[in-house]
Amino acid sequence: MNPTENNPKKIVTRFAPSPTGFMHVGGVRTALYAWAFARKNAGTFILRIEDTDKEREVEGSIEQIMKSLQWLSIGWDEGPDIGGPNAPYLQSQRLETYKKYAQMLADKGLAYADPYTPEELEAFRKEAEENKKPFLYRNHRPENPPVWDGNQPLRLKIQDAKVSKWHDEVRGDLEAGPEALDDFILMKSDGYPTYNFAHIIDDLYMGVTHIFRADEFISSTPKFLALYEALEIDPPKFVTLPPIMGPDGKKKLGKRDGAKDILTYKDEGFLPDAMVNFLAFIGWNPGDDREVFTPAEFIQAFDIEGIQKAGGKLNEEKLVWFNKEHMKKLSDSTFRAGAESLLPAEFKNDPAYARKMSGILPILRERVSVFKEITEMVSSGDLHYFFMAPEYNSELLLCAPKMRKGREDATVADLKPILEKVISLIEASSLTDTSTPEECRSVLWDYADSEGRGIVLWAVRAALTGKERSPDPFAMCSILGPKETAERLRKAVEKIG
RNA sequence: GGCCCUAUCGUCUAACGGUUAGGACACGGCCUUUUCAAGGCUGUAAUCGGAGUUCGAUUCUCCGUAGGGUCACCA
Repeated sequence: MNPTENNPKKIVTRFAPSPTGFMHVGGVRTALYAWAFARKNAGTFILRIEDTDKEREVEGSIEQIMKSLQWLSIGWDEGPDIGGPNAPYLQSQRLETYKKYAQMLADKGLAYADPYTPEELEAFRKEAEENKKPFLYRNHRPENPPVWDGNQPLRLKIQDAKVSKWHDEVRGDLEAGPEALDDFILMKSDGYPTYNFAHIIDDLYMGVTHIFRADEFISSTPKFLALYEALEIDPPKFVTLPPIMGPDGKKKLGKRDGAKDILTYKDEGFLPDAMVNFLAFIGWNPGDDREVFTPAEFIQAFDIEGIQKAGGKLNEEKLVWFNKEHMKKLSDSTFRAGAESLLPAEFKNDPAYARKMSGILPILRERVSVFKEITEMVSSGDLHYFFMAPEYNSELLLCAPKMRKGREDATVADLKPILEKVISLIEASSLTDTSTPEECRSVLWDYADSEGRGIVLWAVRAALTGKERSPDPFAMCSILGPKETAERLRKAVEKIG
């Protein structure tokens, strides 16, 4: 565990969430960029769990975080489940290391024990607030702090409260006034390190070269810098990502403001590749007009230069569009498997189920942007007509007047001979169960043309589907086959009476 | 309140001093057409405001304004 053993040239990034619940879009995006950057540069991507706050820890979070990442195929090279050269990857198991460094800083006089009670601290804070001044602990720094025994908080002693300057790979040169610097806590009185301390020690040990982080960390960077200085180490590169705002654009996306668990998108049937593509584009773009990327293409195109500074809103409509684009890339068998898993069992009772599905699938591919929509179609009855004779009112058989062209006075009763003629055409034809929509079309076309396409074709379609909106009659005829088609038309004739 | 970040169509963005300010989503129209869907074509729509610098500012500087972040023994 000697930090100097790490090869300084190899790119190492990490994603270091705290196990406080599910992951939302913001966290996953951070992970995605860090991962993509490591992959692009043949580097290492580490998953590290920052579980130093026992209070806020939520049972099962770690599993959920890993599951979320796995769904999107964001794979880590080192992590709590698979170990690695710098194990363990759970901060709660690295306490000795933090203690060692804490003691070293205390011994050097660079850190000191905080003797105040929480109440005393609160009083200082209140006082500062009343005077409309920022609260700075260093203004209350004890003159003769007790020897640190691990039971008090240990604070870093800011040697020189100066203007901090640093470089950010995305934001450029940044600086902050001395107010940003204060004696912050390294070790808590419960023996756990703070995030501010632990992540720096770990990044050092794990050889992290680039810290991908959300922009709320900009304001604490001066503190990190002071610690790097006290530790006499060079800071890694900071890659600060723009914030993601909620759909209302009012606030940074966060769990308390109703951000969704990333896995709910999975449940809704979004494709992982689409999600990755969508996430990639919140705050990054390749600099040209390309938008649809596979994960591999994204890694290839990704670079820090393309990362935005300004925040962006979460736009789920665009996610749906991305999903549609990625659905198009799905193989027929993958699409079929996804679609079939959402169909009710009763559809499979149809002896012609398998044959029908091959006709239905292209129709579904044309209409569905997200798999979830198939479930919606099922519940609104937009799929039942493929397998079961529809229920409908005979009025539906007559198309709207504007489609009647010259037969505006037509009534439902006038449809009876028309449908009978269609039935006879079908029965006299050579159509079979495997006839294509085009073949069905050729059987009906001339007659429909002579009688008025609107009036004939609407009636046939309505008789076959029982819906105002549905696939065209030729596709339906092809899927149902001539026998079932004729049966449904006969039912329509009976309905007219 | 202090400190900090950000600012191009409704939304995501391109432009790295000189463009009729481009693309995508969404929205509208047209075409195709038996409905819907899909597809093709197409339209509306933006440089936050004010000073500078410059022959010339979306682009550089400053000042406003607005939005966001942060000021924990949370990360």
